Amino acid sequence: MIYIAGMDDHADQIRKPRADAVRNRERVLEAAKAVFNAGGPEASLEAVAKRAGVGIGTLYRHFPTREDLFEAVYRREVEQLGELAEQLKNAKDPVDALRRWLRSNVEFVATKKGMSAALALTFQSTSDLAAFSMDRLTKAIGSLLDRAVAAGQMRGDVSPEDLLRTLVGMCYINDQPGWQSSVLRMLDVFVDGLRVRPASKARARVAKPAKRVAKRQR
Amino acid sequence: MIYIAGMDDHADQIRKPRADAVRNRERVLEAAKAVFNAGGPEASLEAVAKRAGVGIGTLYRHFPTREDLFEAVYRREVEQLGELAEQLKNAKDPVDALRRWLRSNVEFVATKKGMSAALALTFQSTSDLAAFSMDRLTKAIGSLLDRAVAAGQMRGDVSPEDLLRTLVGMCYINDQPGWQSSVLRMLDVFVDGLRVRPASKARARVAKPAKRVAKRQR
DNA sequence: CCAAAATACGGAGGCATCCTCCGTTTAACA
DNA sequence: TGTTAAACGGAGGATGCCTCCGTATTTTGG
Repeated sequence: MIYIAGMDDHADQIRKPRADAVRNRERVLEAAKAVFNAGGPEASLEAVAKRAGVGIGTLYRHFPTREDLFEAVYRREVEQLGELAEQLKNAKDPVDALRRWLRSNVEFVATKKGMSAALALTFQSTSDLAAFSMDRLTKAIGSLLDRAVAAGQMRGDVSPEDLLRTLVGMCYINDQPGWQSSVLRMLDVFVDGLRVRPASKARARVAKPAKRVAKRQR
Repeated sequence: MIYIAGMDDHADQIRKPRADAVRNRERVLEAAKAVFNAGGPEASLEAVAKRAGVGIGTLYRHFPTREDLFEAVYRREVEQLGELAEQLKNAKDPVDALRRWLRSNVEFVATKKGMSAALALTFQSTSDLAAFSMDRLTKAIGSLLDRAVAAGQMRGDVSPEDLLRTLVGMCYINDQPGWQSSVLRMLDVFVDGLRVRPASKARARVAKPAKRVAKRQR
């Protein structure tokens, strides 16, 4: 056996991952998202592989169990929501930025009709996924909230956790037909409620959302 | 063709259901409850049949789809909760009766670890099951609530729907370790809050639950 | 109590999906 | 460009789903 300079840090020196592996992994995730949304969590994994244009073996190498696949899809989406928050941080109006992010969340839930059941399955078995996503989303929401508070446009006595819980709770009842627009309205009201109003001019604007709430009753 | 007296109500005169059919149906439901609780909603139906001591064909005759089976199991449980309310109606203390029923509900959720994912699946596809169970449980809770209100022991400005929603919301977050005892505590506090206190002597008793809440914080 | 009819039973078998295994292919590195 | 580690694909055994039908059991009318 011959020693070569720098050989002892071979543990760090890992091979660059193969390009096709990276590409295929991504393809499978994309396909899985589509297939599960359409066919629910029981959809055939072979269908996912087919749609991704890879062999079934490839799918299983990347995601040994069905739940691994669910989890990866979901993590990716949560990550995207986190990135969206990063972008929105640079927006002009901090309150509007927060509002946009919250709305994106509702859309997120809405487009995941099929996935939601899958998530119910996964959350239950691996609860660190729940921890991860709560953490990530709390941070996302926190960064937006902080900015609005720092700008003096929003009250400071609401925690990111409270906000997230409110959001999740609102989205939880998503079986009625018009739930989505209802939640969006309630969110608007809620955000308006969080607002710090600059003296008199704002007084008149308070009535509007309140009226919308009344209208919504049944 | 000859007419015989009473022949025109032949539609009502249905054969008595066969004894073995009734028995087997019950056996399958019991087995399904156990198997799904243990193995989650993906558990093998053949395992259910085996445990019930019937052939797979028998299982499928009674419950053509997996969801039919879920639904039947769940309906049966809801029905049992309803019956429990009937019994509790005759209890001495109406407030205590309501409290007991609420507590049973928490237990119900707690023992349905595996089933809950199955229900998430089923609720999503057949939402009349949701309607049925909400209706049944609202009635159950309403009958207990009314009695307590009529006895002058509880405030009358809380609807059965509100109460049910509170209960469901409390039980929704059931992934943390100590959730069950936490919910039970919160229920106690809540019930105490609903109470109409008889004048002075009660004043002292109000502090107790409030302290328990503070203690609970994290 | 019996015979006929209705009903239910069980499980064999066809089919779909799961998941592993391994010979072949491809990309990284030197 | 050759070597080699890593990834690919899909055949195939195992398992579970669900239908179908010959057999067994129960009910009912006499």
